[in-house]
Amino acid sequence: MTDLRVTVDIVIFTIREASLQVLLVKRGVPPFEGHFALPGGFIRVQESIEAAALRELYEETAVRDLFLEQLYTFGDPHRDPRGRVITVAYYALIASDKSSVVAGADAAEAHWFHVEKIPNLAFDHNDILAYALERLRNKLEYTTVGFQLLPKKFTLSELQGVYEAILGKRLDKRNFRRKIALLGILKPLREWHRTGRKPAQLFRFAASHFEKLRDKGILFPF
Amino acid sequence: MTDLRVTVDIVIFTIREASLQVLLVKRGVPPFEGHFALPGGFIRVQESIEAAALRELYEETAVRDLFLEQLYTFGDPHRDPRGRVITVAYYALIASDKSSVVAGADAAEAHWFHVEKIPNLAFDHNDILAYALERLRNKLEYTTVGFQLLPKKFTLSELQGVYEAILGKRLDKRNFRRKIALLGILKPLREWHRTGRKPAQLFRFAASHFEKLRDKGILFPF
DNA sequence: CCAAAAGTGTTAGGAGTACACCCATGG
DNA sequence: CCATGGGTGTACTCCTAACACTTTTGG
Repeated sequence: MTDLRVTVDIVIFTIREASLQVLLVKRGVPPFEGHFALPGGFIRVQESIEAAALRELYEETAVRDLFLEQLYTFGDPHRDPRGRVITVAYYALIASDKSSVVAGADAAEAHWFHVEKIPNLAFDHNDILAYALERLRNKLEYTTVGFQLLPKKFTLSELQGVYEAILGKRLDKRNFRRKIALLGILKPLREWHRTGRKPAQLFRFAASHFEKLRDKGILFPF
Repeated sequence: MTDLRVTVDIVIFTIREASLQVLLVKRGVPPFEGHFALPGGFIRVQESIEAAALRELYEETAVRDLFLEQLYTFGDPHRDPRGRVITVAYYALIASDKSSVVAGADAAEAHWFHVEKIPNLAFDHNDILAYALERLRNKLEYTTVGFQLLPKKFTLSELQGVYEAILGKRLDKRNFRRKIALLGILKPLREWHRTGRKPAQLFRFAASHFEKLRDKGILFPF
């Protein structure tokens, strides 16, 4: 009865090089030594599950300001060869301007992987990752989670890039902009991003009071 | 480290008396003795989480054929006064023609409660129930879970009744029927339900191959 | 014959989709 | 001056929502 332990594992997403990437760490000890795995660890007796996730997340990335949501709890009795371990999986979104911090964090070998190029992972972590990706794609369409992957100030093209990277398909620029405008959730700034050719206007997200677009009666079926 | 235990708790929904109801059991032992609570219990070391949920469900309702889905894992360190207990919450849907079986099950005092008339429950069970209800309402709109609450054969008015009971609002009969017809997920039977005045045609659900209506490119925004 | 639920179409408005060109800037 | 990404409008289709009357049966 006491031989049942609980961990948290976290699928950490960010946008890098115009694509969706996930942070994985190389295991230094058995089981699955040398394989990559999701960051995670055991829950302490006195801490909440979310606190455990935030603690692991900070140890691994040195980032505190991020989006974190519980995903699913995986509990196959044979998922960990060491014994019965249930894991509560989370997924996190790190803004693209903060994902570089990660390098200087933990001693463990941590790398960003393109979501389409994930190696064989330890335990059932490939399943967890696949489920997180599915959840993220779904949530993108009816919530505003997408904004969590961008810096505070961003251009409309950057925003569209987030949607394209996650959904894995190209979107029509005019339709995308019309829909965003219709939502009325962006505040245009009097600042321009000048690094391409023609400067692009910067915006910031200004509707944290409703996470669900459904509340506004509008969905995001791109 | 060993003082951390894991339970499952299940929000069991059914349709009775044209409304959405939940099964609650009266606790016979402290803590919260005499309060109602969600059915549930500890996970055994060698069983999967879902197997634990099914076992508790069968003990409580004597029903095996039902819809079961994991909801969320609640792990506030103080949610159980006896110590650290994490609970993996599930919700289940029992077809309306099977919910009467429940009476003859466990020795525990079990009762169906109207979702709008829930008493103060033990632990954080009111929170769990509220979350289950929210999930059910959301899933109703883009999946076919609603059919899980009906007998194999049902009338269109019964189907509409399920949607109305869960969403808590009246729907337009003609628009509802047009949309269902458009989905093409019902097989009309050569049988009629004769107990009101004019007989109503019976249908059965015939599209279990796609749970998500999204896969058909159609949503349920009633 | 009457009460009760079953069944059935049309219209107007709004959102989705497809589609092509000019503009401003840095090099 | 030119390459690059920024920015903009229209037309068609389809789904949504609002809305009322006739039919069938049992009592």
